[in-house]
Amino acid sequence: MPPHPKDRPGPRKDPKQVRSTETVGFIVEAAARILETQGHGAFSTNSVASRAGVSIGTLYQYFPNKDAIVGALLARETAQFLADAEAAPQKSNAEDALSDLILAAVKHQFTRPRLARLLDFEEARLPLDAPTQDIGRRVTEVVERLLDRLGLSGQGERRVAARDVVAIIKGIIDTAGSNAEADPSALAARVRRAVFGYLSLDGSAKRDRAGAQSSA
Amino acid sequence: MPPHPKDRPGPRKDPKQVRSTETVGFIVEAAARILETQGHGAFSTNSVASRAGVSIGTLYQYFPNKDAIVGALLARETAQFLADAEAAPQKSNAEDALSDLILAAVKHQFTRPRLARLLDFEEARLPLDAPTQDIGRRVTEVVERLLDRLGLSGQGERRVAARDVVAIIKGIIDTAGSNAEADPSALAARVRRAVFGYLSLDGSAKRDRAGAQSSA
Amino acid sequence: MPPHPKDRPGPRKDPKQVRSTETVGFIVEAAARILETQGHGAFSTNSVASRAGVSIGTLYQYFPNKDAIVGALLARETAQFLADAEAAPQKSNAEDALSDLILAAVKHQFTRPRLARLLDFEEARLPLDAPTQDIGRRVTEVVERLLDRLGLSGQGERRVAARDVVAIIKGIIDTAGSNAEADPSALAARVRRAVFGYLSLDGSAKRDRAGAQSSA
Amino acid sequence: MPPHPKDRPGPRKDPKQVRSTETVGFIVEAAARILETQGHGAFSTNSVASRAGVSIGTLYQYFPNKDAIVGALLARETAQFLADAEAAPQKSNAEDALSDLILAAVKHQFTRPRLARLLDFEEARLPLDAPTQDIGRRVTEVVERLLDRLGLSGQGERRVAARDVVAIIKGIIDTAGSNAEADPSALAARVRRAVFGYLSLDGSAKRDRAGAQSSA
DNA sequence: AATGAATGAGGTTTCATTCAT
DNA sequence: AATGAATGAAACCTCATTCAT
Repeated sequence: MPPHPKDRPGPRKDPKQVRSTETVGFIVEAAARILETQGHGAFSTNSVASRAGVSIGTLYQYFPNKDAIVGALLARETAQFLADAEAAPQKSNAEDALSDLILAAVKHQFTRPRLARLLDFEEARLPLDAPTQDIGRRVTEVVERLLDRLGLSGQGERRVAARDVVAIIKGIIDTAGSNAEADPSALAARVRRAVFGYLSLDGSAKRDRAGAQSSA
Repeated sequence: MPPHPKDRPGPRKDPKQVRSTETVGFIVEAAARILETQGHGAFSTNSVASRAGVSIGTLYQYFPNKDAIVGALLARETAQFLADAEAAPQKSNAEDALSDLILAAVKHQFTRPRLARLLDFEEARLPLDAPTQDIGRRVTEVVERLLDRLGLSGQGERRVAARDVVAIIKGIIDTAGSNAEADPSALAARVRRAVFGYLSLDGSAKRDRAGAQSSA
Repeated sequence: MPPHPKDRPGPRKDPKQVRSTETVGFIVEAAARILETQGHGAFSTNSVASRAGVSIGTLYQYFPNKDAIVGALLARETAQFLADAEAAPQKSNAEDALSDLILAAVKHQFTRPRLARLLDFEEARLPLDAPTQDIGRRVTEVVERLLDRLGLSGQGERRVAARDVVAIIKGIIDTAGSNAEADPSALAARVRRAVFGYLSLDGSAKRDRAGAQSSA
Repeated sequence: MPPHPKDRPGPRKDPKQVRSTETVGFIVEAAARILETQGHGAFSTNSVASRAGVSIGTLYQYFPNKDAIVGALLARETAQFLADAEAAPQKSNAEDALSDLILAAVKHQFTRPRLARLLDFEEARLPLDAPTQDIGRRVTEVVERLLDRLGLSGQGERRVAARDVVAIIKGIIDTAGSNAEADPSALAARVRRAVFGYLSLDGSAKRDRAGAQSSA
């Protein structure tokens, strides 16, 4: 089982030893830190390696190329979000579950706002064929399942709707992040209005009168 | 007082002859074509110049640096959209005007889908130079004025709401674009649902109590 | 008489008309100003042309290349100095004449210190075969004649001594210039000490046995 | 605390392995060779790298920019001269010490005449970054200390005098170098005359009769 | 496993110079 | 005579990646 001879993403070798696992973690976190503190322009393999405290050679032992680091970071961040998102919405009420999902997204964004935003861009730029795209797909699928429970109609419909919902959430959240907003629940309320509106739900499960929209 | 001594963006010299005006146009269009056919990775000043059929030196006579080309392209595309967007919504009914704006956005996206999407990303990444940021601001302002007519309440409210609306529109539209959708009016309908939902309007355009939203 | 088809320096065409002469003057003065205010790094044919208020095309009508502009500037500045230097030292006493020459050099340096210093560097870098080298030679010759009158001995001796004297003067003066000195007569006194010392004159100018030096 | 994060001059990274120390040496020597054989005009980072037998990338691992290479070369050459200059003048007699210093300077110039001369120009033109300026300062300081021992008077006096002495030495020596002189001791004698004359010493420690000047 | 020196394609940008108008 | 648009060689420099140690 030769580990990823020349594939696109993911660690090049399976980190079976503790040290290896740690190293991969250091590298990914270093990537995160550089992205969020210095932005895309400072994100180079050399800067990541040096921030991680490893040599550039070591970095290439674990990642076949630069994109793979972004992929791994994306996977890590998304995994965390998915864990929240899938754990919480085990509510009986589907609308409540959707609300929880939105809340998880907002929470996630508030944790490391700039990182979250930049990763959304990276995801859009990454090579379309890569396994990295699976990551986005998994998020969409979670939403799709939710929409099912909400009684959404047709097949294709559902997928498109899920994509739109994800797009709405990301759109509003990233914009908020780039404007340094500070109130998560106000933000979540706005996202809810858009998403529930899109789905023609009134979201009143939480708020009895839709008129409450102005966050009043 | 030379017009662009050493600023960041925008043309470096005012094209005084017909020929140079054309040249600038060629360059900007070449940039557009490279972005939409080969993507961000192939977008270099050399590739732009050669696609435009001019020498690299000529390119730098008109643009002080690479970002300035993106800025000019962004300006050109946005100007076109703004023209549509400002011309159309002269409807008496504010909701109809908003619908028209959405339609204009969708139409714009369908014209050159990949370009529109990539430019949205570029706008978010660009080193935020004044004139380029103005471009985004102008779009937001158009929406702000519309929201005024819809009876939106507070100062800060309005700006945030406008940003959200723009984010929703871009989010859904770009996602649609990257999935090669083909039906503009269906897309517009979906965007409308999200936007009107966000604003707690029902989008039926006949709704008597539309103003209710701000009354809260 | 085709005017300088492709030679190195000097105006490309004989400015027979008033306007042409003016233009050449503008260009040369623009070159001077750029050198002294922005230094060598900003000295480009384009910047010179634009500072002179002429087009780059016009500049090349009068100068075959960039070095020619430096050459012309060098010639102009040296001519001015030579005029002073040759006019004044018509004193009967050769030592006084030398003192006057030194004073002229210092005065010249104080007029446009930075320019004078930069031109000394340019002179040293310019293509060795060019007529521009004549300029330096003329200065040396003036000094040579003075040394003659001072009774300097052998042929080769004289030329070497003249070169040394010029080097001493330039060396001290340029160093003073780059340290923003303000007192011309103090500077001249220092230069005199070095030059007279070099020539084994005591510089008192009243010395009875001035000739003693060569008597050895 | 990385040693040279983004400063102007000096090596960018500390060569930790033997190989890299060699590499730095190759690069600096290549720079020297290009300067002295082809002059300033041929001195490009590419030509230096290729002459050094390393890739351009390697060059930039050790030098943050072109000027830094000149700086390093300047430092290397000056260090060599300073070693000679500081070692020798441990004579009890200050005048003899000064003579030795002059001799060291002449010897240094005769080793690689063109290089020495061009470096003097570069030193004067370089963007005056701190460490590079220190180099020149150190030379001046050596002279200042000598002047102290010679009983030079006032504070400011001393510094100015030291600058002048250095300027005289460099001036004469560089001129001699550009005229391909061949006799070091004759050259040294001429420099001595100028310097001792400047300082109003008669230099007779070495030559009993000042009249000896005409090298008679 | 780890290191870090080395590579070099390719990116951005400048500027002396030409030439059609 | 003058203009200024256009040229393109060449400069500087970066950074993903390889490989000897």
